[in-house]
Amino acid sequence: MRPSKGEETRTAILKAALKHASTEGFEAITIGSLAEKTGMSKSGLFAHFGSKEELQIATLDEAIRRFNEVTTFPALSAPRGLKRLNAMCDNWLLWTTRCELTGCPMMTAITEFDDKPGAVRDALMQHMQRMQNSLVKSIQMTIDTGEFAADTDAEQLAFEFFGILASCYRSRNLFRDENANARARKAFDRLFASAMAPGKPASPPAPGSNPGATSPTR
Amino acid sequence: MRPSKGEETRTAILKAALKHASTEGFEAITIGSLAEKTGMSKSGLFAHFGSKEELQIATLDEAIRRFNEVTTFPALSAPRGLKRLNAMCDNWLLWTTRCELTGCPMMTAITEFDDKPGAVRDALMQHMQRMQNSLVKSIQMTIDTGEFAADTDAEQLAFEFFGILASCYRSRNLFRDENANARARKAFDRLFASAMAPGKPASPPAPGSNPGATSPTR
DNA sequence: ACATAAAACGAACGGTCGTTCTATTATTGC
DNA sequence: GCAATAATAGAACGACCGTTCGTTTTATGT
Repeated sequence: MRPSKGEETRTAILKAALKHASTEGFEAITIGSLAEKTGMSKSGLFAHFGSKEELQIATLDEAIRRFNEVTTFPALSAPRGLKRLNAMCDNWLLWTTRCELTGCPMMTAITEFDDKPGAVRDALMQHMQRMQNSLVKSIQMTIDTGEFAADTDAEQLAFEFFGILASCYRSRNLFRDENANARARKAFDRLFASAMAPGKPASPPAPGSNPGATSPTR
Repeated sequence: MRPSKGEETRTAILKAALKHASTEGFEAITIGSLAEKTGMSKSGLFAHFGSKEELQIATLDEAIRRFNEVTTFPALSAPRGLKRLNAMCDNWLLWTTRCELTGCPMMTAITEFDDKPGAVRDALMQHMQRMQNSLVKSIQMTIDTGEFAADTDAEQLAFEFFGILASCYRSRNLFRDENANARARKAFDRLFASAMAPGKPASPPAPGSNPGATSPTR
């Protein structure tokens, strides 16, 4: 079924909204500026969402959708365990570039709404909890394959995983550090090495050479 | 010399502004709401800064000042090397609480302005660069004392240091995780352990028991 | 092709924004 | 205590905010 006209424009709006949110933040999304950017009238655009809060949530949902599209799903084609985990890392480091975004909308949303009660925060928390859970699951798989030690603290690893990404974004966007991704990759390697089961090869596979690290559908 | 009336109210304004910025962000600071919160008129408050941008920068400066007051300076009373580094960690993890802030204004500023050219971004970048430099210097000292291996990549360590903090704030504020600080402390220990010089004791000192970890002036 | 429904528009609303004036009130140095 | 000066207030500004409403245009199903 071809998407209706309404859905088409809605998608176009969200694309523009996401781009704006990734650099300026979700609170900086204004109906007026977004209408101008999409060549619509304020009221015409507004009708698609009913409120600004709904627009923000829809934009956040779109961010997650796109993220999964270019990061989570492709990584699933790598075999369970360390390889898939490394694919996740590599994809994650590239996802904003692949989606033609400058900043990471999720990181932005977190600092914007982590202490601001409301529907956006609720939606964000659910999304992030889900993301965290799936990451923990991937780590658990790597324990199950015997690559990580049996007593590995998966939650702790996920905690540090996220930190590496946050630091990477800071280096990239604030400091304009060209080596940010390399730094992050090195940090991942060190993190995973510290969890390695004894007797397993500690040397990580060459970055970028993992199956699933690049989107298989393009 | 007693501070003039002007300076007194300016300080009061900045205190309110900082509190607001730490939870709602720097862009969310509005002259009107801030005037109401301090019991002043909009124009009276405005006159202290001349523009909103100047107010934002002043608020950021105040954040750095307070940060150094409760984090950097107290840590200097710990002996150079790993002990001082650990004091920095402990103080950093507590600094928002000590300043009665919920979020970290610096983290907020980074995600808000890392891709938004302007005077605020410039000021922020300078501050963060300075902070990074002093951190790298502390790490270098720990190499010089022989506690960290000679081939330790100080910049890389600083990169990961920041990530741990970022992750900690997320767990604290978004997930309301009571164990966030413990997680962060564990991550610091792991990070430092991986840099330890061979033959040195790998077990870290008990957290919170370092000199300089608590402010000596109160 | 035509009736019906969906989508987009334009104008207007009450509010708040940052900022600019001028006037008034406090504070300061002598 | 009295000028000089700094600090604050008040009113107003144009611009933009999110939102509502009635109308007009456009797409859809038959």
